[in-house]
Amino acid sequence: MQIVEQIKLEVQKSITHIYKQTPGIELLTINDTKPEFEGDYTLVTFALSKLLGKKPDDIANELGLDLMNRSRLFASFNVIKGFLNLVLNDACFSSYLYANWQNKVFEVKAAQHKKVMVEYSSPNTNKPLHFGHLRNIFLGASLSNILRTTSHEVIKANLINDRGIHICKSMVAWQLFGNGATPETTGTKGDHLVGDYYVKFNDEYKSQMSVLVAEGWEQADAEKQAPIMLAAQDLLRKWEAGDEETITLWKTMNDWVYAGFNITYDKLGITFDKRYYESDTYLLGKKIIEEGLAKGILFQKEDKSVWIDLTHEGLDQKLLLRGDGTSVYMTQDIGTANLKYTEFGMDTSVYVIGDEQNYHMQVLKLIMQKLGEPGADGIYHLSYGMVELPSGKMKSREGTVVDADDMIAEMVNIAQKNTEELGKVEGFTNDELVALYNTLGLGALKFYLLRVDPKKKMIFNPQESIDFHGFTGPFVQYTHARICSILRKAGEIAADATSSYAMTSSEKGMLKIQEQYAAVLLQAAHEYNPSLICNYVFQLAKTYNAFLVDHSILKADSDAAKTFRLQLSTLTRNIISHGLGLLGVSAPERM
RNA sequence: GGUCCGGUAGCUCAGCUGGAUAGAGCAACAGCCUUCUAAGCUGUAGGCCAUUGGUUCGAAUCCAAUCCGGAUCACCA
Repeated sequence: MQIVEQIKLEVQKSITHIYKQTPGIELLTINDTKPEFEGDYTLVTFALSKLLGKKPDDIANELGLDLMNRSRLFASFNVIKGFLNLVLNDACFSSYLYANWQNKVFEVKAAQHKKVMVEYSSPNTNKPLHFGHLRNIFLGASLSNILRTTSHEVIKANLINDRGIHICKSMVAWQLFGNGATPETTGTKGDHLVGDYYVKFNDEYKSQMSVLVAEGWEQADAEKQAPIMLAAQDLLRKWEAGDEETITLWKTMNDWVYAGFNITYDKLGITFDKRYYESDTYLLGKKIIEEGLAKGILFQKEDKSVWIDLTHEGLDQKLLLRGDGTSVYMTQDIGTANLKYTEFGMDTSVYVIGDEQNYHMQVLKLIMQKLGEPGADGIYHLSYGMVELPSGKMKSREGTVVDADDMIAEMVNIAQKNTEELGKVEGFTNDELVALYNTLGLGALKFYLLRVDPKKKMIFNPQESIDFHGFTGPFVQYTHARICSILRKAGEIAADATSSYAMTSSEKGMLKIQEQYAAVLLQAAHEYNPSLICNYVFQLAKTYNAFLVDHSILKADSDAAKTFRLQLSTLTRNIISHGLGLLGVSAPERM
């Protein structure tokens, strides 16, 4: 059990003992003691004052005395203005160290086991992944890790939007301008090749529109009547009709894109357990909607279009099927949600999707509930803010979108440059160097994107992201490498209990933080928030570095001190390695 | 206009289920490598927690209003 939980139980017992009343555990506030006071944890007694009918100071003093008598957890206490500062026995921490220093797994049991599907990445197949996708991907992957380590069952899912007008645009442009180009003949990564034709489509579309406008057309008509746009729409109709030639081209180009995506996912170390394709689920969505219509949950307008009325929920009417029977975005999502639940029956279905779709996701959940879909209540939108540049939003039209592959390459390059400048990698083989640059570059990138609370939009500052100092992945990785270096030199570590050793205050401080790791994991899992892991692991590394400055390990004053510190260092290394692992960041042994 | 989200140091962010004198990192300035990796450590400086009012023993945190910024309200995805 967590130390804080133990303290709460002891306090509860003491209150029962002294005052013959038993307050709920949730009434007890235990904080870290502020550094300017003596103590490890502090009980705030103000909230108890009303319940017990006594002054906070008196409660604190009486509880302090009783706790000292009854519990072996505490060494001493002091009271300042209703705050009961508790000094824990060193034994609490040394026994924690002894029991855990060789741990590498750090699994904790969440209060309730859940089966959770996490859908993330979810790209369109008309262009390569960009920087905004990276935040999504890292969030989903990291959240999945965190849920698994807190003993939940996780299915990692990728929903690929492989059909629709967007891919038809790339297809049209390729037909018109491609001259049969393939990834092989051009030496271009498949997703980039298809993306190039998407750009080409838009260029041609624009120039056709300006020609039409110059001929005297209205802008709105020009937008609708530009020949290349008509061609794209024609292609979409052919696709829906199952035209063989169109389907073949569609499959070919999508396969190029998947090959390209897979290269990027591999570089990032990203995997999925299950892939869904919207081309497989939109028909199912239609079927569910027709059933909903038959049951009278949905209604039809004169033009045969199908709607749901959400005005009682404070929202609008929402279109689910066009008058011509073709599906919209929501149609597909309903089908996919149904299929997911049919296949896996999960308790919770997490959608990692940007906050511009908050409304859409709210509506999706409501519709599923109204339709009586069994998985509806488990739908959870993990909404994250957009990634912006210091100059503002990334806009594809203005060419300010940062490509994911470029970004990865850039970070790895910077890692190489920094490493070479520091000149610390003598004896590394070429392969080891390449691996190290990848570890550091990707570590910096992932950490940078995960360290901010997901729901907040964040600013990606290229200057700052290349800085490997301070609150960054490489800082934490560096601490890990330093510890590994010490442990290599130390050789085998005695497995003795070191309870006789009198730890220093910074050693105790280290153990206090380490003991909180399990609580951080549970909180991160509960809040679906990997940034808590970033903050924690950074704080741990920082505290260790400070500890290292004035504590000699290999040349410690006594064998007991040396063993204690080696065990402490091992535990630190293991937590860092584990915590970074949850972020998808690997921890190098040398750097 | 309706709904939702945000506003904390020059910059990027923690803290938000109410608790002690609001914390980090970067940037700035001043120091620390004959000693386990200086990608490190220490110190200085930097704040009307957007504004106003309310709730109470106590508010950056909760409530209300206002101001500013963003998202969204498509037969787009």
